Amino acid sequence: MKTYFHIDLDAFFASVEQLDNPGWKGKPVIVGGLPGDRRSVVSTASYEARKYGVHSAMPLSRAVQLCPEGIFVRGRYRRYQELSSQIMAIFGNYSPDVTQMSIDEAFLDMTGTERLFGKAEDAARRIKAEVKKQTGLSVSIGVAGTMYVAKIASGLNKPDGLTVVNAGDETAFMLALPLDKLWGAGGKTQKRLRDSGLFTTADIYAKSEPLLKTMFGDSAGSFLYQAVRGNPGMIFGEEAKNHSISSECTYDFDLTDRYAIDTALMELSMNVLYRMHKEQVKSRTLALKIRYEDFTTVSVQETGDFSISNADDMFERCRRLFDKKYEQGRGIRLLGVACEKVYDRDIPDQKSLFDFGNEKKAKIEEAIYKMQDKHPEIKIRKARMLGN
DNA sequence: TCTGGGGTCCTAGGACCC
DNA sequence: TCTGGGGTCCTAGGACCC
Repeated sequence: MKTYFHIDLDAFFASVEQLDNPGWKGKPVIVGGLPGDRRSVVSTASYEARKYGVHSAMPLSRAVQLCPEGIFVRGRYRRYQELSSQIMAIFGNYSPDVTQMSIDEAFLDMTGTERLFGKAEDAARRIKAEVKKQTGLSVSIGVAGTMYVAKIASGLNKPDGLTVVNAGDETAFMLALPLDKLWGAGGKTQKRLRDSGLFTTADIYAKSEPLLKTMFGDSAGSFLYQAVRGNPGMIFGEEAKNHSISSECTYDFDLTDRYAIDTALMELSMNVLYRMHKEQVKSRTLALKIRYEDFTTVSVQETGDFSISNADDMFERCRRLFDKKYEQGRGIRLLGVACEKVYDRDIPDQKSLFDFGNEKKAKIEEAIYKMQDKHPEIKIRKARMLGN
């Protein structure tokens, strides 16, 4: 039997602000934006702010209404990252197998650490005390024989919580759990479950897997079947095979002007390209997202024969996708650019392996791209024409 | 009240190939 | 003339998570 800890930092961003601004302790702190910021949402609310009904993802304007005396801040992500790294390092002292899930949570495989740290509950208390001592922050820990149950358990007694589910009790734990705490079933699925007459985890437990698959599809059906049993097979933190890199921006005021749109596309392209460069990856698939003023969202993507090679190339592809999808005259509240399925920069483009004509063309373009770095006045268009 | 930004995974349909 | 079945890749949209 395995032992997993899931550790969650309590109201992380807001807690860091209270830590660095001692006068804010015990007060409602809301991270996400300043009152008056347009189109912002709450990133994290301190527990004091939550008493007013403020919560993550809520429009900031709503939060201001609910909690006018709240302390509003935009957020200092470098500082949060710094503390996060410090805390993850502490976790590393307790387990050789730490899987960080996000900036504020991680799984620890604690199997076989009893001789070093005593029973799970004692080890959990030690970790909590050490994080508190070293950083002044509190964490909540869930202990269970599966990652899935540990994850849910850590959320039950926040903040500063410790919830232990003993080996063998996973299914009983799940059957006692309110349905809305079922991780992985969000708002839409919750409604579908209710509409199907399933109101508790026990209701789901009573259905066969084939029936659940028929009702909710193969994947969701199988997930629900496993989840209410404590989901022993579920694995978190596996190496993702289809990595993507994206940048998007919601604009304070809707864009309609073509020059402003082009500038925005260029800026997003540069962000993505820079991060691809840092990760030493490339991509053949470019995706564009447009959110109109009425919040309807559309997307287009295109996979080319060659990977995206430079900023101008990327910008050209962006513009082409934009022209293909944009409905003239509609205001744009958000634009997003993404490179999907990125792969290692050193892997040669597949097509060029089989098509020497293309390989040659790619080399010519590559040379021109290099030249262009030195002489920005040479346009990419010319590279295209050369290839033909 | 009016809805962020960064991701992952799933589905369904179409194209194309054997 | 009518037509199977499987596999892979691609696209658009949607659900979900932190």
